[in-house]
Amino acid sequence: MTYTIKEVAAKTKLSIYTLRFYDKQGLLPFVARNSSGYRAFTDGDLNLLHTICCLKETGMKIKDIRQYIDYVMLGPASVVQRRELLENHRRAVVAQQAKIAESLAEIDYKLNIYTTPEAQKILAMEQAFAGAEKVANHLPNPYLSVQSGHSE
Amino acid sequence: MTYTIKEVAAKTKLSIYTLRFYDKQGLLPFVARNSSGYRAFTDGDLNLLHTICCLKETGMKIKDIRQYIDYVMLGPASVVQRRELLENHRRAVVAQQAKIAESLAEIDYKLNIYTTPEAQKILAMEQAFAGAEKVANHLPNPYLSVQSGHSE
DNA sequence: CTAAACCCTAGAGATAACTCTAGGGCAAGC
DNA sequence: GCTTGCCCTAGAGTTATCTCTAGGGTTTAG
Repeated sequence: MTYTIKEVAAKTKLSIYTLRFYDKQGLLPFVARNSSGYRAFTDGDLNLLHTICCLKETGMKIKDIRQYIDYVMLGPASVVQRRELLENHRRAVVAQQAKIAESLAEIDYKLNIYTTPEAQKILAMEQAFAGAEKVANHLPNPYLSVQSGHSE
Repeated sequence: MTYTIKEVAAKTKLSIYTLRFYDKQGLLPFVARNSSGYRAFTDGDLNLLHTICCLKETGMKIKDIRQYIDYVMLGPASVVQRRELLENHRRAVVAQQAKIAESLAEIDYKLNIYTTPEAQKILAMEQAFAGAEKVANHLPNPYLSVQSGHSE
């Protein structure tokens, strides 16, 4: 049993265009062609494609994914290189996760202010402060400093 | 006290080019100019720039960051819109974190195989299986199926 | 045997986010 | 007052990753 490019697109949620693009970039050297020149994906191909998606999902560049696939095509002998490549990538991903978590904590801090009942008051104070800093440095104040109009 | 673009670049690890690009994209409407037309960053500006970096770090598009900054420039009245924007973004980031964690788990699974003493044997079996699948479907076998040469 | 729905390639176009160049003004030290 | 090292803008160029178009072959159902 093999799959057409359309079926693979449906399974992977990559577009047909993207699959062909990946092939052009050398990411799919393992996908064979049938007698009409059509790509015929096997289940084993889908496994490897899934790995490619995991690498892409975690931010690996196509050039580096190609390097990994090249190692795979070299067979079991390349296990050391594959391992080194994935370990390096793993470190990068973990570092990236940490940075994202840090930034998310700051976003949550902002959200916390926005969610508080005194949000308007706090923001007004911050804006007044930022504006005063501009004036103290002989700079135009870019904030409109609209006072909170009361109802209507 | 204000900072030149060079000093800000050093502090934020954004390049001078990127800072000017962000300004061109409307991300820095709050940065004032001195009498010579030079950008003069205040500490308050650095705070906002830091928020911009958090949003970028978590994958927000420049267009959406501009929307957020536009809300900030509108003053305290825009608290509801800011909150909604950040909450939407928060959800996207958390979802993205989950996907990355999932992909990383799969990479770790691969790494685990590569690290085991029987790695070569396992990979050889996988490759033989994938090759057999090709042959069973009347397709050329793209794997070199080089046997593990023994030492030297 | 033909129309519809696939498949293919080559290559142009799109999008996002920078990155750099050209040409020119300002500021501080010798 | 002139060189050096900043600063500015406008706009061209780059990189990465798709996304689509044109032109053409294949397969299948009526």
